[in-house]
Amino acid sequence: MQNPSQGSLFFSEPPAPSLAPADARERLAALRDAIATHDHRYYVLDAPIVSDAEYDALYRELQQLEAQHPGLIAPDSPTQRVGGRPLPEFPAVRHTVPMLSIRTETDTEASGARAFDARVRRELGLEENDPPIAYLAELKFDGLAVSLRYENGVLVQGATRGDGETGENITQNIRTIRAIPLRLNTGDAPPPATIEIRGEVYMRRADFEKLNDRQRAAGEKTFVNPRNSAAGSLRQLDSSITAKRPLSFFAYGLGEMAGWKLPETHGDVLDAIERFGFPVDKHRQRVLGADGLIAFHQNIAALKDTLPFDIDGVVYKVDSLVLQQQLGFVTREPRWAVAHKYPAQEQFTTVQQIDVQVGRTGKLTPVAKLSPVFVGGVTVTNATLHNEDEIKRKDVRVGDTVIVRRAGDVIPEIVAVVIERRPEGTHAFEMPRQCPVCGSAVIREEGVVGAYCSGELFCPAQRKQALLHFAGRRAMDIEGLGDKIVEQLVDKEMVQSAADLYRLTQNDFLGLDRMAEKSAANLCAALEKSKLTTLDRFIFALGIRHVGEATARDLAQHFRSLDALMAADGATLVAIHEIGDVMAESIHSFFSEPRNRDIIAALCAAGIHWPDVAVAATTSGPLTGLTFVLTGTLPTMSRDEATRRIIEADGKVTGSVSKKTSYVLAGEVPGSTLAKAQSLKVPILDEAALLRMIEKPAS
DNA sequence: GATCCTCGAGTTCT
DNA sequence: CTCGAGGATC
Repeated sequence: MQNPSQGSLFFSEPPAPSLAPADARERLAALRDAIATHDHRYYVLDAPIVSDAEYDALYRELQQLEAQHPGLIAPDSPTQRVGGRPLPEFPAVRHTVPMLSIRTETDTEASGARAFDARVRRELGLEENDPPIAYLAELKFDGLAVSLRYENGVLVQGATRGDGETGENITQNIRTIRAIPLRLNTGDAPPPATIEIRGEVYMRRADFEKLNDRQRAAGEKTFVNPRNSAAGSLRQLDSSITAKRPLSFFAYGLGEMAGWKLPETHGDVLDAIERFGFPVDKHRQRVLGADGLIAFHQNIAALKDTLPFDIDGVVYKVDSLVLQQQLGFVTREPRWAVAHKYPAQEQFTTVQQIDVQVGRTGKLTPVAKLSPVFVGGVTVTNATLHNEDEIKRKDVRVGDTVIVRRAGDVIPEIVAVVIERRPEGTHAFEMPRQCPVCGSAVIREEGVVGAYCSGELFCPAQRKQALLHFAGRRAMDIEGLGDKIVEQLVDKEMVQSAADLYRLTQNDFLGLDRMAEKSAANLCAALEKSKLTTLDRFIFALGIRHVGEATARDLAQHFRSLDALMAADGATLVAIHEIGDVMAESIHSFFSEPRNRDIIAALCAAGIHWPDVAVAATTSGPLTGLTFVLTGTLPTMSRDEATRRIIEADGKVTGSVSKKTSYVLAGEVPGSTLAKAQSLKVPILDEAALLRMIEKPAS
């Protein structure tokens, strides 16, 4: 395409002060080619070979030269990507070759693929012993279908799909998408007289997040998901707005065409489109028969969440164009292709009610009760709304239709309200003034997000949560004391505080629901067993505000006895590393409260005890000085077990990846942690690698 | 005073 | 897993 002897194809040279028209024409052509090449390398191949500064220099030179010679501005010049006045509306475009819709299967991966393969074979009159059909399997991108028309190699029109027969002319907006070439790269060969490239305009997830951050910062409306964001951006009447939106493109097929020799298979068509300079997704694969389709479907399902963009399924097409023609169409759906969707990660549902829950600290948490909806593989009925501010921000109301998401993570989330579908007569949510459980006043301090019930231990909800925390696995580890039992013990006023638990006998438990001989005996044994604990667990179990597991360990290490901790004043506490004003005050006032001192005394009297606190050995194990973050499910160890092994080897485990993280230990189905680790270039280990490090220290 | 790093607390479903 | 906030650090 380019001739090195002309020079400066990839790098800018200082422009001559003024060029003769003939020289200018040549230089302009060279600049246009160079910029097109760099755009292609950057936006399509993801492998730029010049710095942004060098690119900008080329671009500025082109702008200047065009300003000096306005007569030489070509429609395919990169400077023409942005421009033109806002349109009053989009003109209609008739698709000479209709843009098809593909029939969608939503069955399981096996039955959907087999049914499709069987239909194709039947239509083609194949017998059982005939060889398997070759298919091309592709991703189904979650974006907007468009058709791009090139005449003599130059982009002349871009159109939306519309109803398949007629779409909208969005040429100005299409031109702003840098991944779309303004001129086909056909090498030395003449370009086709006419060719329509079809594909999907979409937005990468990371670009979507960044765009929303920007919109938020500018006080403008944010988008619900990458798809809506791409759709909204493409339908701007003012293309200068579209130009600022980070849109991407994947080509997947052809429309009208003249003056070009069609290859024999769909796969070859895609290869040719790629050579023209379009992005074509790399995951496409030629597979054989139903088994090949199923394998493809499963592979993609596994890596779907790690893709940088959203897909809503996969598409299978008969690879041979001759066979495609034989198969033909039923109404407007081709018989030779089928889309196979994955279960939706987002669904619409309605808010039936907004409950308010009371947590251990008295914090009030609003929770949306939803009409059950199947999303991301489970049926969701609840979704937390976190706090009052969050509800205000999203303006979620009872009766609203909302979008629920259960993406890479597990916990359902209300993404947004569909305002258009809001029924009449709804009213904005208000935090109750009184605790819904105990009726005490609700307090929300200035500048704090949460609202709190002031009832403290008068509030049964807080008492229940405190007991559950006390009995928890990481605290006193009382097996069998779950929420159902605690609920009854508190409601029947058999238990006021943790100390009362140890006064109960097997007979007391027998009166409870779901409690017979065996369970009651087990629970008594569990209570007995829990009496031998450790100081740090005991401190954690008390449920002092701002004192979690880590702080409880620090305190146990530092004071080495409960009496010393209880006697500590504020100044002593603040002197400890990791303890500031807020925590010191919380700890001190907890132990100053006579009722708390009574409970602690009663617990000790009941026989709770712990071995002397060992002085933390300043040993250096194989993992000394290393910090780990865990994500996903490990093949043989539980996460707790892995954490224990790392700590035993003198390593540290934290919850989130930062610059200080030495390694990320990843198992099956890793979450967003893995992506973050990759972006920060933190090395990633699997379980086996970790065990090797513990066995023999890394050199 | 701003920024980074951790910890605490709350949450869903099988 | 995510958010908010406490604590440390520059």
